[in-house]
Amino acid sequence: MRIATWNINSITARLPRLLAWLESSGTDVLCLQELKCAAEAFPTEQLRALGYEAAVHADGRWNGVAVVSRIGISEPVTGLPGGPDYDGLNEPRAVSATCAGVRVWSVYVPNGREVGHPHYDYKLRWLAALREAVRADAAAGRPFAVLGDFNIAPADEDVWDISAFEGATHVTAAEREALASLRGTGLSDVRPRPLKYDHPFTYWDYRQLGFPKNRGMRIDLVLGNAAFAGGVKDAYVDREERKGKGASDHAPVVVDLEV
DNA sequence: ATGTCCCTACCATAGGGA
Repeated sequence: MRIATWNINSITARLPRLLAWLESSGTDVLCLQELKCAAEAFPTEQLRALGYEAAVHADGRWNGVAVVSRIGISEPVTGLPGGPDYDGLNEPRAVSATCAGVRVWSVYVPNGREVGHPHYDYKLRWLAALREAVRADAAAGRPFAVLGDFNIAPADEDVWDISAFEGATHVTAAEREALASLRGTGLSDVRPRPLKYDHPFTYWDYRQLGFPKNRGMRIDLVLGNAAFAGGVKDAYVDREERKGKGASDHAPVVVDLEV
């Protein structure tokens, strides 16, 4: 079974690439983030034509997540149970489903913007709610993983130059502790291999030639419980998908699972 | 070059977010 996660940065702008990539990569289950579309604008028919169905949580201009599967979708849960609001809104940042016996959450963790910004506090509270929401599934015997854009680099080597992140979000102790606390429910970081260079970065800023200079970050993660992690045969970042015109600023992380 | 791209508001460009 091939499972992947990809922050697609607008499913509308990326649709031709998405459909081509699903076919070329042979992905069975894809967790998507940053759909940036209304629920009714989700390309259900185009995906169905390729044999995929989807659990979608989207409400317009920002955020939006989905689980897309060609091996079945059951037990969908829309939204993060107990998740905090921001500016009075409960944003579409989490959706889960069970696909052929494997349970997955697709998550888009709040960015945080700046340390001390209300969005940063929101990010930490959102992660605490995620930890509680996954606790039972993480401890269970069936394969389970949380996949998505965590907007946190787990370690200093997960950014291109830690000195460039002085005082910035994504690398603070509090964010990393929130991530460690989430792993503490029984999840381990399935580290993908890079297809080029030394670090499995998953995101490169569009600005200032980030991708050509390999100024990347590993912020898209796969956290699996023992049954999931024990079945991983391979994992890699498909940096080819970050190339060329019309690419997302994130590359897919692909996991091959034997269950 | 503040070396980009996406969305929306509104119909050409500005603003917000990442």
